[in-house]
Parts: sequence; structure tokens; C-alpha cells
Amino acid sequence: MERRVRVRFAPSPTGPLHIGGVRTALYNYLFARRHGGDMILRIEDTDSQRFVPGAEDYINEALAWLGIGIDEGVREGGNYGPYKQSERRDIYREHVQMLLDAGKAYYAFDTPEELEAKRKELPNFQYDAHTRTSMRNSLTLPADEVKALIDAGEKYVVRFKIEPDRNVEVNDLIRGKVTINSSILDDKVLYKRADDLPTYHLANIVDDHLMEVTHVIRGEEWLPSAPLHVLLYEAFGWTDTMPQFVHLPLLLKPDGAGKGKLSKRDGDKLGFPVFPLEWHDPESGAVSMGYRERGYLPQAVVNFLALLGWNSGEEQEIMSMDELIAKFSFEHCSKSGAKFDYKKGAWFNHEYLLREDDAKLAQLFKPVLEANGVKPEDFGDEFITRTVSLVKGRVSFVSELWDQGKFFYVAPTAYAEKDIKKRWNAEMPAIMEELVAVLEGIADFTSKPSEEIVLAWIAAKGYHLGNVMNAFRLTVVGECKGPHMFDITELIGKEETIARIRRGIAEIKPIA
RNA sequence: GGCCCAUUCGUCUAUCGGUUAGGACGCAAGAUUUUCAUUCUUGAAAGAGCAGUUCGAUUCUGCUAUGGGCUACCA
Repeated sequence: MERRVRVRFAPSPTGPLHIGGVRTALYNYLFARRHGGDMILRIEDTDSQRFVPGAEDYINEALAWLGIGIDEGVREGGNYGPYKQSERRDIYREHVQMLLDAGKAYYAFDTPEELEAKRKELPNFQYDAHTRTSMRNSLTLPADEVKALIDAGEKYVVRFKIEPDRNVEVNDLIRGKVTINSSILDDKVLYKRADDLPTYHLANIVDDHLMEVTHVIRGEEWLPSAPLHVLLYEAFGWTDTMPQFVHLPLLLKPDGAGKGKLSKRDGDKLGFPVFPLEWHDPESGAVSMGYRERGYLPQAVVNFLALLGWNSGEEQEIMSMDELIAKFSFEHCSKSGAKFDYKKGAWFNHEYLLREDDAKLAQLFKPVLEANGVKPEDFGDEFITRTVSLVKGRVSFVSELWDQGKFFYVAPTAYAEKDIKKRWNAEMPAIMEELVAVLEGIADFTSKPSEEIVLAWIAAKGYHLGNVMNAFRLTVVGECKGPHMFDITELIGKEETIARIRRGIAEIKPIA
């Protein structure tokens, strides 16, 4: 029987969603959509110690911003809830009891301190078939004593009784068969009496089974515990509906950031975000930058992330979400970790900026204008949109629009020294005076007609075109760069153009 | 330390035994431009090493090296 594809993204609300987690969510989403299946968002808040307020909202907001749609979850509801693990305690308790009754799990009373001491004493200590006989658990203690301890409210844990020396096979859709000997697995804690919560392993298996998940798509860091999960499916007798496993290669630090997995600190070090949205840590008050606040377009982030560990097999790299969905498959996922190439991320954003509607970009640009002391309402949407269209080809981010086009909004306050050296000599003030006179005589100040008149004047006088035009540019822009000169003057207007030339004449002094 | 996974240009990757090993980012050069940027063209740049299988290995196997992950009453 073909089961309906059901996948889940199961983050832990212990902080802001990491960009690696975002990619995992994205691949889940792409796969679900590709096969017309369901995408579940499950909140795995079984670690009461590390719970961070606000993290769950952050996850929802981030996924929504990126366009990663959720079919079932805490907010969306669904027929398999609750979707928050802390609300599923009864379910876990019941399933732990099933394992206990079947003799596949046991109570362990060793305190964290005792275990700590054990590990100090034996460097390679592992709670398993060899050592459990010498620990304080329901396998070694008399039944009545076990009962007494439990009744007395002792803070026990329930451990999974792993049979030693069994070769456990995991069939991974990216890596193929992975075999691990069960002897290297320890008797994992499944349930903690102290907070009445299961650990990841138990909750994960129970929920995936109950939620009828068909494909477990997660990071490679879970590969070593996959055999444990297979063993748990066996213990519950659920092997016939055990999901397919897919372990995604990890996102690694970029060059220059050292070695290992991409971490929070790498972003700060190299100046790129590792979180989708800005995050304000409720404890420390520290702020971590986000892709959204940095001026990335969500589609660009999605496209960039999709290609880190997967490719379509074709040469096209710019792909919409729909195209990604249509082309996604695990056959084209790579096996090895990908260094996080944030420069390529900037390129993707540049490409999406070029394709984005100018009016929409203008809206995104408004906060940047305000941050630079410009009131958008003084200029109007149409004006802003036109400036955006003139400079967007030269930036990767909305924020850079200011640096490339501030002269549309404010007159230069300084003049670039190297351009003065190159383009401003002793004769220039007089020529600029002439230019002012020419400009004053132009009735239609739009780009084309004014250009014709000015060019005709330069030709008639026999002036050097480049020198005059660049001196002109220097007075208006402050340096020799920017879009077509007469597009700029059309936008800022005759009066402002002439005022800037006059100020330039007064303030720019030739440099020997 | 133990176990698992991986290894093609600097980076992301294509290749599913026979290719001048392709593309993209970045980098460099040239062209274009009244400036800068864009754009266009071109260029440099890779199969970790050693064995084996094979008529033939980047592709299959083994070893070594390197990288990564896991080894909690965290996920």
C-alpha cells in the first residue's frame, strides 16, 4: 500500500532557528510538496532546561517569511495533535509503560552524580549490557525495592534495554545502507521522571509513528542514533510502517572561520547572518542579525539554501519555489557537508533584486531612507521607485541602495579627492559657470532633451567631453560614479542641479 | 579514545567505466560606457595518496591521509 507522504520539521524551541535548520525545513517542505504530501511542524520541547520563550513564535515567523508552508502544527491544527510534545505527556507515559511491560526497557535509579563519578572512574563508561548489571536499576534491584523506590517518589529514568552485538541496518535515502553494531549503543534514557518528559529518542519515534510520518528528513548529526531509532521501532512492533530515513549533509563553516559545523559565532565573525530573522536574546539582550533585516529577499534565501547540498542536475541556478518543488529529489542531494558560501548568497540576492518589482523594492527602501534621515513622504513613491530602478543593478542588498543613490536625496557634503585630481583643473570653475547658463536656458529638463543641449554646447565649444561631464558629475554626485548623468538631473530637477554646480564651483579646489 | 559518514577547481556542484572533466560564485584580463557599476568576451583553477578489479577508472574495492558528525536524565 502506498502511504500518503507525510514529513515533519521538528525543531526544539531552545533559541532562534538556525539557518541549517531552515534548510532542513525547506527540504522537508520541497519533498512534501513534490509528492503532494503533508508538512507537519512539531515543537520538540522536551528539554525543560533549555526552553527559551519566544523561540516558538520565531520559528513560525521565520518559516512564514520564507514561504515554507505548514499543513499541520500547533497553529494550523490537524488530526494528529497535539503538535507540541510537552502536551503529549500521557501518550509518552503510556508508550514507556508498553516497553516496560514488554521487558524492553527498565527503571534506572542512578543519580546524575553517580553517573558522573562512574564516568570519571571509567573513561569509556557506557550504560549498556555490560555495565547495567552493576548499576542501580530494576534489573539488579529486587522487585519490591524497585516498587518502594518508585512509590517514594524517587527520580528515576527509564532506559531502553539494548541487546548487544546485533548489526542494525539503517537504509538512508541519500547514503544507502548504514550498518552499526548495537554494542556501541548505550541504554538510552527514554523518559525522565524528574520532569515527566520523554527524551528526544522516545518522543520522536512515538510521534512519528502516531503522526504517520513516512519520511524522516533531518540533519546528519542524527545518523549515529538512527540505529537506535530502528531498534525502537522494532521494540514497539512498528517496523512495517517505519519511515524512510534521510540524513542531510551538514552546513559547515565558510573558509576563514575555522573548522566544524556552522555556528552562531561565524556570522558575527565574517559579517553574515546565520539566522533567518533578527533575534533578541531574552536572557542576555544580545541581538543576532537576520537575513530579513539584512535586506535579503526570502526567495533568494530559499534558492540559495536549496542549492547548498542539492542540485537540479541542470545548469539553471535561479529557481522559484515552484521550480524547486518540481525538481526536488534526494537522488541529487550530496553526501558531504557544504561550506557555507555566503558570497554566493549575496549574488543570489542581487539576482532576485534585479527581478523584483521596483515599486516593491521602493517600499523596502523606505526604512533605509528614514534611517538615513530622509523622509520618504518628502519625495513620494514614484520618485523613490525611479531612483531604485536606476541603481538596483549595482547592489546586492536594499540597504546598499542608499550608498549607491543617496545623491538623489541629499546634496554631496564632500568631493572625492581622486576624482578632483583627475577631473578638476583651474579652468573648470569657468566652464561650470557656462554650464549653469546653458542649463538655465533649458525649458524641458527631462533626460533626453537636456542631454542634447548640453552635448551640443560642449561640441560647439570644443571642450573635452569626458572632463566636462565628469566635473559636472563631481558637483552633483560628489564623485565620479553613478547612473546616467541626465537621468540624475531630471530626477533632482533644474533648481537643485544648478545649486549643486554652484556649490561645487565655490567649494572644489584643484589638487596639484 | 571508540563508532559512523564523507572526499572533483578557493567555494557550491555536474559526471552514474570510455568526456578536451561541464556550469555557477569569487578572482584576473580585455571590450563596451562621458564616470562608476552593469553587460559581453576571454582566462587561470579540480578528480587527496597508494594499491587492486578492468581492455579502460574521477566513477567499483581495500588501505592510508584529511575533513565532518556522534559518543548527556540536549535536541
